[in-house]
Amino acid sequence: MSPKVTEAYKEEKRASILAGALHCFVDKGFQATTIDDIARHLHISKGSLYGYFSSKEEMYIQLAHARMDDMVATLDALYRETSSAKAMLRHMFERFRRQPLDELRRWLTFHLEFMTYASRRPELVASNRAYLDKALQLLNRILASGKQSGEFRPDLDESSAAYLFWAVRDGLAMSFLLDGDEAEYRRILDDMEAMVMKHLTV
Amino acid sequence: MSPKVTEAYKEEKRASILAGALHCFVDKGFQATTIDDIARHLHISKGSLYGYFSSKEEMYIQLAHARMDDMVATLDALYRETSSAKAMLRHMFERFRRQPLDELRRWLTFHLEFMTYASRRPELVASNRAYLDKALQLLNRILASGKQSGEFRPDLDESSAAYLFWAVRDGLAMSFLLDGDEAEYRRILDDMEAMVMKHLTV
Amino acid sequence: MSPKVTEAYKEEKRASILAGALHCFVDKGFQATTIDDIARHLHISKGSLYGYFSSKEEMYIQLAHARMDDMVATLDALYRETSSAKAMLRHMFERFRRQPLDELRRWLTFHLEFMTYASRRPELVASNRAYLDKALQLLNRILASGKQSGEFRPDLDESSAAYLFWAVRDGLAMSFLLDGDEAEYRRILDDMEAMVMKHLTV
Amino acid sequence: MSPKVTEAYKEEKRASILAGALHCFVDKGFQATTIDDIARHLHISKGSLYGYFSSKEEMYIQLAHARMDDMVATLDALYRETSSAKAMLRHMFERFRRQPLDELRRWLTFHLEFMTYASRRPELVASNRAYLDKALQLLNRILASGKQSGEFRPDLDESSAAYLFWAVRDGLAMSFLLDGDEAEYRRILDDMEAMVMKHLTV
DNA sequence: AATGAATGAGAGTTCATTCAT
DNA sequence: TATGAATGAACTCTCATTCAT
Repeated sequence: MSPKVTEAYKEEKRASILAGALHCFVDKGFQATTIDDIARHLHISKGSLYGYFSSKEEMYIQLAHARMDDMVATLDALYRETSSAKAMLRHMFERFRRQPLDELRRWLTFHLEFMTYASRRPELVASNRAYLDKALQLLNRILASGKQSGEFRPDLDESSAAYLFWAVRDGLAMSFLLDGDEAEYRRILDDMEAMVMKHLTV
Repeated sequence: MSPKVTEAYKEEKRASILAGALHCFVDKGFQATTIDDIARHLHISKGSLYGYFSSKEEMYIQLAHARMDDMVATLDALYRETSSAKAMLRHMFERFRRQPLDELRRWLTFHLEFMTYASRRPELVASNRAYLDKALQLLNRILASGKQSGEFRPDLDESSAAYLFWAVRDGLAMSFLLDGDEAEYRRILDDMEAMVMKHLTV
Repeated sequence: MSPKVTEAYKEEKRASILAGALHCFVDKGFQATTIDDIARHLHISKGSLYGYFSSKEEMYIQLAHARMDDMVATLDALYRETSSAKAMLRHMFERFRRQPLDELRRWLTFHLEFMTYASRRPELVASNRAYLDKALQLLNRILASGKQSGEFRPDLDESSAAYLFWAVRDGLAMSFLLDGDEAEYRRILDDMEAMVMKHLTV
Repeated sequence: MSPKVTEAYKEEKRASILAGALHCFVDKGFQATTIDDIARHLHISKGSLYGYFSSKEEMYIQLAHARMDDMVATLDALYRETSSAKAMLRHMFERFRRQPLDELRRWLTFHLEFMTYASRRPELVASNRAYLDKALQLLNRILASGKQSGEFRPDLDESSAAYLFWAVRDGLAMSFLLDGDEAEYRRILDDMEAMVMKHLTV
């Protein structure tokens, strides 16, 4: 009888709030972002925020889940679309290269802040671990297929290599945190790619 | 005629406060640690803390500086003591391997939180950058000497490789954040070492 | 659909907070009054106070501005309503005479504390100076018109006399600070008026 | 048997502490001056300060007493040295004129701050009142002698005039609080003197 | 569902005062 | 007597959360 806001509307709003919160978290960091910041950014009331999320932390966590889902999905899509294992890894490096350095830096800072934060809450550690495992499995499969197709060396330990690949990616993130000139980053990105590729093939 | 306590006493106290603060920061994180936490942990008054450090941030920064100094000093000492470049790099990996995993994890969490925190304060970015540069210079020299001695490949870009080595080290730190079984870490550590060495030699 | 309370309500609350703050400042002095004092006096929360004013100093300053505005406005109104310059000056003395001594004393104490406080902050010195200048201009015009109408002596330096009038008014305030019997004040008030009038006419 | 610090030494030290405290109070105001400020200024320890004065307020109060004693003494000395009543009043104005404006301003600010402060403590109100009465008595005598000698008008109410003179002096202090150009002050000082003199004579 | 005024616990920091040496 | 490290109550201000409208 009442207009009854549709589920679709609610879902849309949820998403828009999450997007706004992400914008703020990326901009100022989780702890430094206040509920007021988010509400102001979204031109929405604080109370409304609490109608969709039970706490600031809740937003953060859901955001992280979304982010992880996204990452796995992207990886998965890439996996389906790309024929060769090598090409796929190259794609992943390519994505780093394409992003404006400043934007990338902010994102990575957010990512790192979340990892630190998550590492202190057992339930987040567990869920992050689950996501990581999913991503590693995918990488595993990619590397295995590359091994089978002869792109990678036959004695490659793909599970270890997958893990290592991930670590390298995060290391890259860390070095991006401190500002330096753009050319420097491009160079190290190339080198890192070369190193990983060599590790996989030779 | 005076409680004008010795410099040694003060220095000791300074150090003990710093140690207590570190304990708390490592345990709960910088932002989550309150001045009261530190005071309570040390069984001293809040006011006393401020007699030695002008702010909570100051403690954090001095701790970070000490840590960085230490890192550079360790690197430097290693450089002097070790004859071969390869041996030295191996030593660095060895140090990771030797630390109890749990302790390492807490330290690294602190390190990451600091990096995130620092990345938002220009003055800290600058000083961190300075430390990084010092470390990179040392690595540079090591790699160059290894190149000259024929341990590493002649076409190695040592400056880029130094940077890359650092990134790899930080990536390792990141993957340590999420708990997993110890054996897994040992394995990836070995692989990472192998990868880097191959990159330097072949 | 909204507690988006009316502007009128907010304005009223603002005013009530200001009134409460004034009460406390007058009672205990600015520095001695704590935010808790004001909140307690108003039966509202500390946080609420900060929703209306950004700091304790802000309340103080707005209070002082309001007071100064009031003073200038009163002077201005008096100027418009009163035909003769002499009559107007008499009115001003009359206002002093009418106020209950005890209330006046508390107000003046607040005024003096503010002047002392303001004299150490350049930005307040400037705004106070601006108010003073406005008041002096009005007095100037009054005195000039009295000169032209023949009420005051033709060689009167009205700008200097305006300033002097103000100084005398403040001096009166100071002598009110120390308690003494009421009759004494009445007498000196009369004398001061006589002195000023003589200065203006003879 | 022990060296036993002489009374003279102690008195000297007391005086030097008071002087140092005054310097700080004049410089920054009573509330804004910390015990550390005073100790630092005097190159003395905080504990030592408490050996001579039981509290910060105690210093302030003793300073005020000294100041009042001084004022009365100066007035008294002036009274003895100067033959004519008129000449004596002129002397008092002269003292204002001689002081560097900036120094004067700081002193007066201190004076006003003290008056405000004192007006809230009954015991200080009483003692200030006593000093004021002493000063007024002296002025009274001066004015009476001027009346007798024919310098002042025969119908002068000297007790009221004495009070008024004091109020004028304080009003001058207040107008000095806000900065303005020096010439302006000189002018108003002259005018104020003229006004008072006229009041006494005509 | 939406609003934003109100809340109040708790944060970092200051400083007059004490007291062991 | 002199010292200054230590204290801790009190301060101003913040902000996640609630709830009457």
